[in-house]
Amino acid sequence: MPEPAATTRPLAHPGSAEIRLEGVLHALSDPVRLSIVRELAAAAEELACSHFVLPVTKSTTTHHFRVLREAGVVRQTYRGTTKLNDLRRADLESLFPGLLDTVLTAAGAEAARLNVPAAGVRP
Amino acid sequence: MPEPAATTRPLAHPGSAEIRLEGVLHALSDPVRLSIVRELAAAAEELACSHFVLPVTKSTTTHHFRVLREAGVVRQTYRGTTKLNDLRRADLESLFPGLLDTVLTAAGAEAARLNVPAAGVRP
DNA sequence: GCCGAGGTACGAGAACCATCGTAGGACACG
DNA sequence: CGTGTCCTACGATGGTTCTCGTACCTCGGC
Repeated sequence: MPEPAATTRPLAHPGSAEIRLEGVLHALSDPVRLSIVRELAAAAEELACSHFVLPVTKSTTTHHFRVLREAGVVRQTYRGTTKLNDLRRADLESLFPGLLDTVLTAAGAEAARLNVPAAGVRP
Repeated sequence: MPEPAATTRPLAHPGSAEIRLEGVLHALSDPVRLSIVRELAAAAEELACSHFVLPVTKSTTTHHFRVLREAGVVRQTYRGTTKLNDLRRADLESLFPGLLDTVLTAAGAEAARLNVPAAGVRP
């Protein structure tokens, strides 16, 4: 085998053809997972699981990352003991053009709407 | 009260400010509900619940329409005994620009991909 | 070879959800 | 007023999901 490459342990990912729209929408409909995806989209590079500060335990974090991976939203690769996460932008874009960007924009708009009502409406 | 208008019984809808992205995505992540929304989008006018042919019983149909209504995706109004359904396009568009159209396009693409593999790949 | 840090597997429990059947309310039409 | 159609309410049930704690594994470095 001439290809140990960067990965050490195997991680099952769905192929592009296996990705289902309902699965993607469901994966994105959880607040924790949506925040993960938003942070991944904002970062220019892959992020380790340990980088994220989430309001759940480590076990639950693993669970959410698996849901995202099995839905085809993120790709995960081992790098030593740490696991790197990356959005599958190209796959999602070719399957559902514009979907990811639109959802990310919507999530940003909602975050701004909920967290920063700011001035002019109520004291 | 000078406004009996077209509605007879009251139906609770979330205001625009109450609509949450996660709720919308969750509402759209069910195949039955997604097919409802697709049909509503294709039709140029409001459709009665009884118009839809779904693989579930009437009770379950009621449930799905309620989920869509409470998520802010559809607006329902009574017209005699029948209930008319309409997409809340304007509200969704102003909250999450492009989201509905993108999801509908993606749903159409996926339907074409899954139902019509057609020629060239496998007999 | 051993330890620590990052992650996982395995239960396990609570909550939620989709589904159904049956009973019942609201309206139109006679 | 009675009857039928459309839809709803109310359980009830089985499945999925979110959450956790604990024990375990894998890798890198000492």
